[in-house]
Formats: sequence, structure tokens, C-alpha cells
Amino acid sequence: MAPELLGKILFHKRRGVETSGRIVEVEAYLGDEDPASHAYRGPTSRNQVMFGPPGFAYVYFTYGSHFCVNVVTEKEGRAGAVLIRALEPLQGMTAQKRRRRRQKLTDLASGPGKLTQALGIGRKENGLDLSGKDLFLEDDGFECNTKPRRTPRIGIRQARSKLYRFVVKDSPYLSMKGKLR
DNA sequence: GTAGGGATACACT
DNA sequence: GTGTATCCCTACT
Repeated sequence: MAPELLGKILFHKRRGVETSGRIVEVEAYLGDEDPASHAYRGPTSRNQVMFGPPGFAYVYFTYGSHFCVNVVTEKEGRAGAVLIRALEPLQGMTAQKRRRRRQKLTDLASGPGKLTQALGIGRKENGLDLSGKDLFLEDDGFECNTKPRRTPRIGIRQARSKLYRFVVKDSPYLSMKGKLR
């Protein structure tokens, strides 16, 4: 599911402002076999959306200041989600720049915490249907000219050897450029 | 390189 | 209930 999401569009309309971006970086998180996953220790009030039906948004708050958005991928009762890590901004650039207080397009959504800020995604979006009116994923037929590249996931300690991160190779909108973690 | 920040999980009383 | 280590990060120096 994770590489399938590369090239698709994430759209969010908040207070009449429409913003969107094309997905260029994702990470897969499994359930009870994946110690890096929030769902590893079973359902809790925080991660319950991950155990719900697929096609819904799991939004969580982390590091005291950031939201991250995931796409739930498994059938109800089974945990699994794809973290959206970076977007190429498409619509509503003015709003995205204002929310991010940044002007460069490569600084708007080039990280999981940045893209939620740029698109105005937060607590209220947790558990929403990703085929909704104001929040949805879209396939506009775009095809990447390169195959998805697989790498280790970013910012985790457990299960680092798993190649569960997928990126559009050479996109200027990827996260963590110039840093190794 | 590191400060900042809040939620969470788990070990303890 | 309290203490604390950790966390799917970002912005600054």
C-alpha cells in the first residue's frame, strides 16, 4: 500500500481554504509485528483509529508540537497504517506559506510535521474518512517516471533494518535533506 | 549540534 | 498517584 500512495494527492479544505500536495515520501507501519508502530502493544485510546477500517486518517501529536497524518490500510480489527512524510505543494500555496511562515516551496511540506501544518491538519482530523468532502486522497492519473526507492524509516530506533520508507527518487520535496539519522 | 515541547508507557509507590 | 525516559520532529545556532 505504501508505494502505491506515492504520486497521489492529499487534499484538505479548512475554513474555506483549499490546500493540497502530491505525496513524495511515505513510511509503512505494521501492527503487532512492528516494534516501531504505535499499534505494537495493542489498542489504546491514542491508536484506536489504526485498528479501525481502512481509508481513515490517523492523526497523532508528537514531540510536544507536531502532528503527523497516517492512512489506515488494514481491515477493521487489524492494525496498519502508512505515514505520509512529505508532499510537493500543489494548491493553496499562499495559505501554506502563511501557515508555515516560510516562502520556499521546499520548506512547506518536506516533513511529516511540516505537511500537517501546511495543510491545516490537526486533532480534529483524527479518525476522519479520507474520502470525505474536505479531506481526501485523490488519484489524478499522475505516474512517476521512476520506481519508488526503498530505504530505512526515519527517526525510529526499533526495527531500523526494515526497508519500510518509500520515496520518489530525486524529489526536491523530501524530508531530512542533508541529515543522516 | 541542541532546545523545545506534550503525550504516552511503564516502573515504581 | 508520581517519576521519568522516550518519542514516526522542527527550527534554531
